[in-house]
Amino acid sequence: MTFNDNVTRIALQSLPQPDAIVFSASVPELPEVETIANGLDRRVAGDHIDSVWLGSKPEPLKSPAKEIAKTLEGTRIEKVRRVGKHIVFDLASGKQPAQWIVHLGMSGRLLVTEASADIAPHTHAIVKLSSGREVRFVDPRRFGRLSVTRADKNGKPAGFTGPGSEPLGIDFDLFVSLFRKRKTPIKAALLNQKLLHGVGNIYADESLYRAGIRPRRRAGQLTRDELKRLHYAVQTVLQEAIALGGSSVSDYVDASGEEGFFQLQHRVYGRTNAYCYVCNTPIKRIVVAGRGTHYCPKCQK
DNA sequence: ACTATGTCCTGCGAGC
DNA sequence: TGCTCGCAGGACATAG
Repeated sequence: MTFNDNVTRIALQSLPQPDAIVFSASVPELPEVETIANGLDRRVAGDHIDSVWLGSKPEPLKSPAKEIAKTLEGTRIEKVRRVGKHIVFDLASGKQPAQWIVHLGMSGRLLVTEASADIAPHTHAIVKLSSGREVRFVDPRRFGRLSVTRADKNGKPAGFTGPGSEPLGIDFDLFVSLFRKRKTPIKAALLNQKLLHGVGNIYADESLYRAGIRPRRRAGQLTRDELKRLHYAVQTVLQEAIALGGSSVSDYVDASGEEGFFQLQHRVYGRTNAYCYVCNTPIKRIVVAGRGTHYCPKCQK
């Protein structure tokens, strides 16, 4: 069993401590971040931020520590939502509206805990709430990033919109234009957050499988019919995953303490040498854009 | 302007 | 059993 095959299993592990709810996913992509953001919104929207502690490790901080603390402290959390793979906390205060932006990277977790709960290793930020609870950011691998947005010089609120287009709801003409004339493999284009944001390695592979397109095909060479299938596949695969609460590998828990079960629906990702559900051909694993890439050599052209 | 590749970082599993 | 080593990933930097 390779590392990747882990995603085909449901990991049975202990539920979170009663005084802490953990919001995390291994390799969080759009559906996982959506589920996590919704869960956070249900638990902390309306609460106020009293103070912020930031750790000494600089990597997770995209904005200066002072600016993050200053921006968050004294605000009310209006809404927690997803933009691309980012979790956005919309903040209101007497002054300008602001936002706290969290990217979970590979191993980032957000915890909502009682203040008395033990502090986990690799805790990089603690946000103290008026309710007495805390939102904690924990990230062993430190690929996650924290930043803030504030009003610009002209007083216009800086609204975080993400690096690219939202895959859910993008119309077909815009979808087509993203890939026009691109020589890069379609898999690499799907991973490029400046084009579509939110699609990562798992859902890129699953989308291409459903669309019947090989991952190394040049993006700009795809026919209109193939792009039509891909457009449909990307949206349905993401929507199905959201409906199931995302893909869980180890300790992904949503607001109600339930795990995501989309990993049971993976048809190619992590199924190297396993048989294609449609044609029984062994699933191949190659490397595209430096990422493990899984496809069916018979179903995908 | 676009594309390809290397880097970061830790935990896990394979293999000796 | 216990160790070392290689690999997994998203975003960004850098080079071509």
